[in-house]
Formats: sequence, structure tokens, C-alpha cells
Amino acid sequence: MARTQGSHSQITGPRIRAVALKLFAEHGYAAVSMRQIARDVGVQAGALYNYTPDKQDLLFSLMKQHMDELLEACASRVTSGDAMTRLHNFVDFHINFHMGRADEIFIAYMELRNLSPENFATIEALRRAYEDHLEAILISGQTELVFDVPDPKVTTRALIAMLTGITTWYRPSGALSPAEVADLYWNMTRKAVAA
Amino acid sequence: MARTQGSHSQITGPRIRAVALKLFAEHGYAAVSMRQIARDVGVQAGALYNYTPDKQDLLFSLMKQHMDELLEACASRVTSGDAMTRLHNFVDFHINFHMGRADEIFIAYMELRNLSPENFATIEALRRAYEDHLEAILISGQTELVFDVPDPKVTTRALIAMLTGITTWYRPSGALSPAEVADLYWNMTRKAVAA
DNA sequence: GTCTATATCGTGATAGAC
DNA sequence: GTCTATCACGATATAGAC
Repeated sequence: MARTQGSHSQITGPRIRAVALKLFAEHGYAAVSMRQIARDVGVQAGALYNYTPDKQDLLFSLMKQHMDELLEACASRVTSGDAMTRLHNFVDFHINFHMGRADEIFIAYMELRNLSPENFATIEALRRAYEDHLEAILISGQTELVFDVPDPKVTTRALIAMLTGITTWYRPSGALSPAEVADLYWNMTRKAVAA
Repeated sequence: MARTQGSHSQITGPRIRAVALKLFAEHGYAAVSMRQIARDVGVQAGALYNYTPDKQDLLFSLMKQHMDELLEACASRVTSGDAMTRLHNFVDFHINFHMGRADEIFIAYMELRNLSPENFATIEALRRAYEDHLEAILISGQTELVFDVPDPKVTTRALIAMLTGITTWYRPSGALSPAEVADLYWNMTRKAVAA
């Protein structure tokens, strides 16, 4: 009953990650079995363990990679300019980065509780680092007197929740283009923090 | 090895629901076993099936009850007054209702994908009905020229995502009182939709 | 590197005694 | 209404052939 015997390490590894990402996002980490991942990849379950020590590490690795990419891409976008410009850049970046990554976002926000304590601490620290980018912008704007933000930490969480919520309803096939969505959310953000 | 033999139907039913709610919120529906629920309730696994036909129905029943309570409590709060008053009432209601129900909210938003198709349709309809309350307020405000809301549907989703996000970080033991949180979020909301 | 086979355990749900 | 016992199955992970 062999199916695809032979050596395919260079494509199997990424395929496992892609399949796991999709299945975790669709059904949830706990609801997805290693057998199911293997079936969709086209290998036997045992073969998965050549690429990941266990299921937990597969989840962690996906989340870690996402957060690393997020932070690296963010840093280059929001460090120069006045507060208003940086905020606009942040909103624009956040929306565009997240729009093409609905699965990653979903997992990053929903599967935190399925991480081991150590893995959770790692991911949580990265999430904090990302929020700190926005918080720093808000504080700058407060100093420049262009924003009125009584509690930068709370406002940061509020804005990120609002922006990230896009992924729960946005579909590329929908009525609004990414640019239109970005414009709508930018206007709400801008007004919400305005002095 | 009997533990708590005897008849306790009047307290066991609610206890099962309370325990299941807590465990589902903490670990996720798929990650929680019927045995685990039974253990925390203090009965054997088989006894659970005197109260629920199956695990799926237990989840659905919890979500349905939450949505019913949400809609009933909401309707009485946001139907009279001008748009600004109704929006303030909605924000205030949403925050206060959700603050004491972190577990219910978490489940209502995170476990949708673990519902059977029929159950999902039911809950989704109730969620829409709730969003429609806010959308109606925004449209009223647009008519009254007190709001500037180019896309009421999108703004509705954005505001609800922002407001519901409170449950991911708010703790009663934290620095801010519920009233202070409500005030911060009301100001952001008010400004975000202002004409 | 992938396969087959398997060890070990936990799962949802049911049957029948009390 | 709760218990004990059990069914039928699927889970993660490993061992060893190829």
C-alpha cells in the first residue's frame, strides 16, 4: 500500500508546515491530528517526525516564524517621520501584512493557550514587542500634541484589536478592495486618537 | 470506588454547564474531554449524558444561552434616544455585559468553527442580530448628521472588535476600574465615528 | 526519508446494575 | 441519577525494514 515512497525532503518540509498551518487555522490545533496532516501532505504519519519533534513544536514553530516576520517587516516601516506619519504607516502596514495572512493571524491569536508555558512566554514576548511599536508612536504623538491618548497602553490594545478584527470578515472576493479597507480603518484610527 | 452516589440533579446540571464553560474557555472545546468535565464536576463521565445528548450540544447550548441573554439585555438599552445617546448606551452596555463574562465571550468568538453546520447557522444569525443593533445606531447618526460613517457595516465590525478586545486583557484586579475602561473606550468610539 | 507496524493511551458514547 | 464496565475507535509517538 505504498503511496509516494522515495526521498522528497526538500518539498515535504515546507508542505508539512503549509498543511499544518491551514488545518490548524481551519479546525484548531487540538482538533487536528497528525494523521490528518500526513494525509493532506501525502505521506504516512510517521514520516512527519522526520521534520518536527512533535505536534507542539510544529505549532510553536509556525507561530514563531509568523511573529519574527511580523516584527522584522514592521520595524522598517514605522521608525521615521512624525507621529502622524508613523501611525499611518503602522496602520497601513498592519492591514496589508495581515490581509494576506489570515491563517497565521488566526493561529497567532487563537492558539496561544495550546502552547506549552515556555513556548507561550516566547510568543507573548514577541507580541508585546509588536504592541510596543504602536505604543511608542502614540506616546510620540501625545508629546507632539497631535494625539489625545490618555492611556497609551489601552489605546494600543484597542487599536490592534480593531485592526486585527479585519481578518474575521475580510475576503478578497468581497466588495471592498484592500486599499478601501485600509482607508476606512485609517480614518477611524486617525479620528479616534486625534487631539 | 463510588464517590458521590445519589441524586443531585438540581445542582449537577448547572454545575456541568459551569465547569464546561470554564474548561472550554481555558483549553478550547476540542482539547477538553468529557472525562475532564466529569472529574471537575465530581461525577463519572457516563453521568454527564443524563444532562446533554453529546459534547457538541453542550457547547452549542452554552453559546446559545449567551447570545440569547446578550440580545435580550441589549434590546432594552439601545432603542430610545438620539443616535449619540444610543451609541453611548450601546458601548456602555457592551463593555459592562462583557466584562463579567470573559469565558462566554471567548467561547462565543473562538469556538464557532467547532459547531456543527446547523448550530453554526443559528449562532451566526444571533451574532448578526446583535451587530444590527449597532449598525442601526450608526445609520441613524449618519442621518442626523452627528456621525460620519462611510461604511456602517465595516464600522460596526471595527467597533465591536475593538470593544470585545477588552476581554483579552482586562482583569478586575488591574489598575483600571470598569468605569474608567468604559470611559476610555467611549471616547475612542465617539471620536472615531464623529462627523 | 518514507514506509509499515505497533505500543500505549485517551476519546465519546452506551449498557445495565443499583 | 449515578455508578462501573466496556465498546469501538483514534490519538501521539516510536521501531525497524527498505
